[in-house]
Amino acid sequence: MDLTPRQAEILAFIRRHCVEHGLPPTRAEIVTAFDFRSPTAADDHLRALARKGAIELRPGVSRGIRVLEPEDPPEAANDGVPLVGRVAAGLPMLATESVEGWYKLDRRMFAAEPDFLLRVQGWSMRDAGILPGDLLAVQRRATARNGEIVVARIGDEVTVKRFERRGDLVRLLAANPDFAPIRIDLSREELVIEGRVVGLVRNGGFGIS
Amino acid sequence: MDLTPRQAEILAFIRRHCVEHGLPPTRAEIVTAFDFRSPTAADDHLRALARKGAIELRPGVSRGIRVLEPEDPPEAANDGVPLVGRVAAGLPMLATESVEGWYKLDRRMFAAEPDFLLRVQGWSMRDAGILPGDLLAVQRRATARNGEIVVARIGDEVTVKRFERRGDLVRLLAANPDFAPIRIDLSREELVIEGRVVGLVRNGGFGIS
DNA sequence: TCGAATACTGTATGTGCATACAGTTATTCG
DNA sequence: CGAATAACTGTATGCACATACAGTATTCGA
Repeated sequence: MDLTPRQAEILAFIRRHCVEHGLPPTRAEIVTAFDFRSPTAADDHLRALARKGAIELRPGVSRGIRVLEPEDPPEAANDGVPLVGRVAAGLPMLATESVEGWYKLDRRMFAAEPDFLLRVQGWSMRDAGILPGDLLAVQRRATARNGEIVVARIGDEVTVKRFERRGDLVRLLAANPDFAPIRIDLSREELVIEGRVVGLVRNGGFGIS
Repeated sequence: MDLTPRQAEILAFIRRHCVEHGLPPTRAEIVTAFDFRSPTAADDHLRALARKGAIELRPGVSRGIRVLEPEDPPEAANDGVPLVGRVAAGLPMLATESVEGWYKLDRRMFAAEPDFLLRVQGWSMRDAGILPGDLLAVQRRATARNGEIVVARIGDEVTVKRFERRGDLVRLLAANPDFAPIRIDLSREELVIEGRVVGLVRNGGFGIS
């Protein structure tokens, strides 16, 4: 549900108050800021905002207001790369819907500078040491060379495979005998290369709870 | 003026509280967190912190605590973590002889904060997706829990294995059927745990020249 | 035309919280 | 040694705040 203009004003005030004073406002402070005559006016707005999921209210706690979506964009500037989780069908790779977070990477750590991180799903690259849950550092590229591991899109599906091309015939090879190669005839079918894998980061699977 | 260890603890708690709950703590909440018996204990610390310029107190305002230096050091002091290559026989893990470089890591990317990176040699952990040339993010720890993947030293050799202990018998398990488990009887032999693996970074093996 | 929101006014009530006052026990320092 | 500081215990007091109850006016979709 969308916020009314007035509710958006209140929410903006709460955000501003948090930044300027380091803590959320009280009902009374909202009353003063908007020149209300009753604390209930402020309280009504808070309840409306909470009902619509914009804030969280903690009963009995002074200043117990928490803004749930801190900012519109996570920080437009380029101080990190986005982590892309499940890619929603039909959407571009970096659609905000799919971005789970932003991470700063030391680019020297990878073979080339990555543009985003992609979470691996499935076991198809198991024998290349790429396991489900791993994060792949991906560099955006529309083309690929033989032998590179690429992020490709076939129809609505995003897949990670080793790239092999002979003339017009492309083969996307899994690194797992349980998965058959995918063959694409470029003269008849379309293949979109989203990028090439330049690094891998793993943060689970080491037996740590 | 410098903070006492106790004051630093209080300050750390205030910071953590702000991040986790979105607002500063009350005196009572500090009392609960530190198991004090009197609100004055919390208040004394707040006044000391304010006097030393670490925080700002706003009289008469509930939760009127503002941390003046939001970050510890914004990014300074932390040059990153060292990359340890081949560990020279007999030398401590982090001897300068073995350090090949320093890398800055986004610590949120791993299960726990790593202290150094170690380059993997050999195929013994192949089936855990840990391949030769990979960099393991290692947290220094003298002890380990069952199931954790650890960096251990046996005599002069450093090895990475999965840790299993039953009483005095420790088994270091490879993730590759070609490698037999290493058995150590703690009552007769010594086993030094150098740390536990909390993450993995790979920068090669993707077919990029 | 009637209910359901939105957007308020006005008054109360009780507790969440900051804060003052009075001590105690170590530790440090000139 | 005596004074200052750190690190507390224990008890009070009263404003700061969240919150309930009772209305009013306006808009808007069914």
